[in-house]
Amino acid sequence: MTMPDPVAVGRDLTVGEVARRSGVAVSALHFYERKGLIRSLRSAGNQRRYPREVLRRVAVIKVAQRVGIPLAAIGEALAALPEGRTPTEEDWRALSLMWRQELDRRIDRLMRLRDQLDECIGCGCLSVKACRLRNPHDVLAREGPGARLLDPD
Amino acid sequence: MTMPDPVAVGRDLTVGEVARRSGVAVSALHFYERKGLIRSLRSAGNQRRYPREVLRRVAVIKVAQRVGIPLAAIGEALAALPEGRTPTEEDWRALSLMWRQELDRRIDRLMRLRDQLDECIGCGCLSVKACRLRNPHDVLAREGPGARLLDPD
DNA sequence: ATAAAACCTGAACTTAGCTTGAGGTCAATG
DNA sequence: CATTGACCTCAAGCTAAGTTCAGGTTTTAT
Repeated sequence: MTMPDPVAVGRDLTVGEVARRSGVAVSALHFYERKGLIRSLRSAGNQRRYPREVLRRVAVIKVAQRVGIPLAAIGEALAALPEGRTPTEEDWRALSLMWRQELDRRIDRLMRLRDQLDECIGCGCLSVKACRLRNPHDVLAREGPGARLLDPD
Repeated sequence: MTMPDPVAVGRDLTVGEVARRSGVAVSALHFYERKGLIRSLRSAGNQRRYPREVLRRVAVIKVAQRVGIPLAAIGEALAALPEGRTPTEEDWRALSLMWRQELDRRIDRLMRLRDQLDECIGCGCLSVKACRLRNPHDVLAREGPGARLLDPD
């Protein structure tokens, strides 16, 4: 009978190991734990021990961060999973679709801004009257009625 | 002979007036001044008095901020103008082109990220091997040679 | 058995871009 | 001429996402 290697198989990870393998600093892992984004078991001597899943969880956190989702929101999304489990493939699909939409919105916003900026570069209108880049509190707002060109975000 | 209305014509503005007309809080104007982005003259009683140009200057600052340029960089760009003058139309063209390029880069980055995310939603690979979203410190980096898929930025 | 490496907690520090508060002065109005 | 409202300075506080430090404990390797 083949015995599984007792050392290499499914051993829990120390915080240093998770740091090395995830590319996240130990201090950041502590921080995530304080914020409730990850959890750890403790060894007899009170050191953190992580099940391997934590790597997946941290990977999800990092992706969401790259998309620009604040940690607090990531935490909420993860906490909303049944029993706070680490995302399954199904969960991941839902989360990433949600974050993808957020990404779309951000791209959209920047592209609209770019268009406005282009108008403005062409016309030099920053100095003049009806610049869509200038905000509603400006001259326009006090110079009588007419189109306001409000552009909330 | 028509005399210009002595009140309404070219009077300098108080900080409150600038705040109302620019949509920027008084405290923020103070802050910009400390950071060297705007300057003020002082009244006999040590209150700030702004030439009207300041509105243009603040408008430029706000646009740059919307593009995502850090205040410090905005300050440098403004300071680089001859004698720290308020941007002329020519200056504005140069500045806005510069910032437009930065905007392009940011949009580009986000779109590449979106593509990667799309791949990853499709394949669910976050959990598996060769996900372009996962960083180089991860599993891949330690599991032998082969494509590294490094993706700096 | 001991030394080095890794780990623990809690508190303070960091950057950006402001806001808020305290304590006091200036300016416009009735 | 007295009362507001606007203004002044300086210091401290805020949020996000961590990092750094001090002082002490645990694990691992020799």
